[in-house]
Amino acid sequence: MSGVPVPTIKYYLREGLLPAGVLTSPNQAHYDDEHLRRLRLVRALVDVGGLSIAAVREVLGAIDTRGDSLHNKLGAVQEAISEPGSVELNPLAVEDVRAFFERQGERKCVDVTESNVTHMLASALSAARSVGHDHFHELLDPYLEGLKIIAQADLEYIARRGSSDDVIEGMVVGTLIGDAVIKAVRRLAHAQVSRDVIGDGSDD
Amino acid sequence: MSGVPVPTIKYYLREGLLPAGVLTSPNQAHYDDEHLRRLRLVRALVDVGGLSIAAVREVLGAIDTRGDSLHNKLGAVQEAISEPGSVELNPLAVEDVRAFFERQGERKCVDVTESNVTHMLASALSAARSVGHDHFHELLDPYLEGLKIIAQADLEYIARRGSSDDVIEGMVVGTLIGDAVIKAVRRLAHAQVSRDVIGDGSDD
DNA sequence: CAGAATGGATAGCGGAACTCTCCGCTATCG
DNA sequence: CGATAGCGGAGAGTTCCGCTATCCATTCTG
Repeated sequence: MSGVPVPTIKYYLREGLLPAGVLTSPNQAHYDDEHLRRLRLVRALVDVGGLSIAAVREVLGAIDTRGDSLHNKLGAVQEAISEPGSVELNPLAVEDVRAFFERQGERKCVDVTESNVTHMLASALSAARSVGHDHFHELLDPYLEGLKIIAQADLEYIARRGSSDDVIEGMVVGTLIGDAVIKAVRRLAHAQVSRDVIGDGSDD
Repeated sequence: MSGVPVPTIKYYLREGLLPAGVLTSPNQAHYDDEHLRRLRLVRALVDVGGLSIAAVREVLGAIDTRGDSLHNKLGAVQEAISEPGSVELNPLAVEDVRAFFERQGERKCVDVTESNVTHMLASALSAARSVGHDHFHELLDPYLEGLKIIAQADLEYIARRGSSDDVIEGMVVGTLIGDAVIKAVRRLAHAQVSRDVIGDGSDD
């Protein structure tokens, strides 16, 4: 039904990404719509989000955990879907991040390695500096401006969902698929700019 | 000097990601700043952009190609840094993309598989539908609105660069590092929204 | 001059994500 | 009824990728 190869499903079962089916006999089990839904979620996280199997397990764990506040759950999920970034941090880049937070009136983020997200940001800015883009951090403010519009739309989209669980799942899906969509649309925008400004014709 | 292990550099040389040094004797070669710069670029593409070695080779090839218009080069580079997406396309999602293009007054994109970028977009929307997010495509317009601001900033940033080659390289670096930065900042915006709207305290 | 390092080439390693194989049993079709 | 295809479960095997390790003759370094 899902189009996923049977051995792959067996593998996911073993890895704990899917709950076991209800055994109706020693070698027959029943799987319902919830299994199918979960399987599709796993595939979406892997294919579109590029998450590792381990990260998917973490995310699912956070989704399934009960008895934590919505905000905390969202935080846990966000950490799970954010890779820290493997670049050695440049102190100047760390300072860029700190200054950015200060401009935005954030009192937090004394330590950039505290969260995967801030580490990711510092890591990206470090990489920029390592290839000679020392002023890349100046893009942070315009980026934030654009992303506020996007985050607002995300919020309204999420708010339409029903239960708290749906919100969490919607957050995960919306964030990861949103990342992919944003990536693609930004490239389209670049191509359009390239056509309009440079022209697709003769001059170089 | 780069901090990259010697055997890794040898590997990159073999893979054609770095040009050979100038031999001063049978087992001694000279590497200049250009080599170092190229090496750092490769690491940035791999670490921050998450590109495979093969994709890096493609990108470098496009950067180094001479005798093509800037616009075409940018197009080639953009294809190289955009993974097509491995999700089976949903016709409804393809239609979402088509409608989006029509709304934006684009006459192109009769075929969504024509470019990695449009394929990526259709792939992401297909994944959204497969997990029950049938209205995700409604986010395309607000996303574009936010991304226009971002693309404008990108353009101004790139325009400050000198030669045509610098523009290409700046485009690659700016796009990939920009992706990472955008991802991180969007998550920060989400966290902020989560704090403000839901509150980080007691209620669920 | 000893010892370390170099360019170049080949082979091997470790992790990740499947995929294969085997087993005994069971659903299904004609 | 019998033949055949398929299942659940578990271990082992495969493939790919990005490095590492080893080796060699030569050459730089202290």
